[in-house]
Amino acid sequence: MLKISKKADYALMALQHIAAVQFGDVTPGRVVNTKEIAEEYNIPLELLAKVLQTLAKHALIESHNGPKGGYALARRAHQITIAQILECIEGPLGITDCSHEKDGEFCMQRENCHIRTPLLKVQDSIAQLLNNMTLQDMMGGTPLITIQSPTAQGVER
Amino acid sequence: MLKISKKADYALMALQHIAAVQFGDVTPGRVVNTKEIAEEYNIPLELLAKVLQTLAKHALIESHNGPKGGYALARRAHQITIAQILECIEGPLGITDCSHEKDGEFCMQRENCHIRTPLLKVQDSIAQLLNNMTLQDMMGGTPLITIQSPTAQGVER
DNA sequence: TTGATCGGAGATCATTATAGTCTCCGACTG
DNA sequence: CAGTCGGAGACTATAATGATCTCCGATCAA
Repeated sequence: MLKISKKADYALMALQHIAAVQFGDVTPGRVVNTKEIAEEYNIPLELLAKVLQTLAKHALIESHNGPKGGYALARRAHQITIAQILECIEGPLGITDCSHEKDGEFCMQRENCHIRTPLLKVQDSIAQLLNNMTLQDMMGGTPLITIQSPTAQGVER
Repeated sequence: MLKISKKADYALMALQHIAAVQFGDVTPGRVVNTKEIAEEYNIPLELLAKVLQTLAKHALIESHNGPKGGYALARRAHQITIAQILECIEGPLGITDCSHEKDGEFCMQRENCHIRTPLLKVQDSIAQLLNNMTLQDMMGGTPLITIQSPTAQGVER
């Protein structure tokens, strides 16, 4: 339960990868193309492409067309929150259907619903959690050692 | 995103209702049947029945067969956590597919995945949140005044 | 003791969300 | 100006969810 989608998962992996390349020691500043990420993490290429396009549309990353093109972070890793990433892909956080009811919209239970308020508090807590965690905080894990590079050894996988 | 299912929603409403009746001032100790809850909150009767059966199977509520039968809380409201309720209906909490991978199971991304650890931390935080909140904490809202009673006025709705 | 009222359980169906695919287009660089 | 990249739309398949239907057994009260 409370699962995030594969697409959101892919977005997190991709951003982590882009950040690792961009601010890493091997090829700092290099843009990363879709194919590289897809192969590195076994993500369906065209699905990942969609995800990255969405992230670009929301200005989390910048796209560069043409040969040697790809993506780069639009901001630094500590300025991109997990909440922002997830909301790009899955829309606004809402643990219930009624979380974002507009005026005049009411779920069938609204009339006598006594759990809406406490559930919104739960939602706020989760939102706070995700807003306080940034891409930077996800960079601590196993270092990215096998960055794809034509001249480096061990390229094939 | 991170939405809980309608069934889980219904479970929360039902348990809140049962608790309100059982420990309320009007008819303390009375068991509550499925139909009463379904009508009060406009929940499809048979779907709610499934939900309550599941809750009973997990020993959150006790069932009483026959006429004047229904459900009662198996424990007191402060001993039932939101996490327990949600897990009854939706299974164990897991924000990613790999959250509960058994030995030998690996998602396609696992090999190079750098986001698993931080995501598990997020998951733990959410779990902690839901484990520290009980049914009792959901009882503060608008008081339940229109308890269905054959002899009371204003029964029809 | 018998019938109406309750929960228990299984199969089934409809709808929606998700995951993944295919195709064509336009931009850029060398 | 050709090959490599992202942009965008339609499209399909599959799984999850929400909801319904049917039959059964337990219980209690008339």
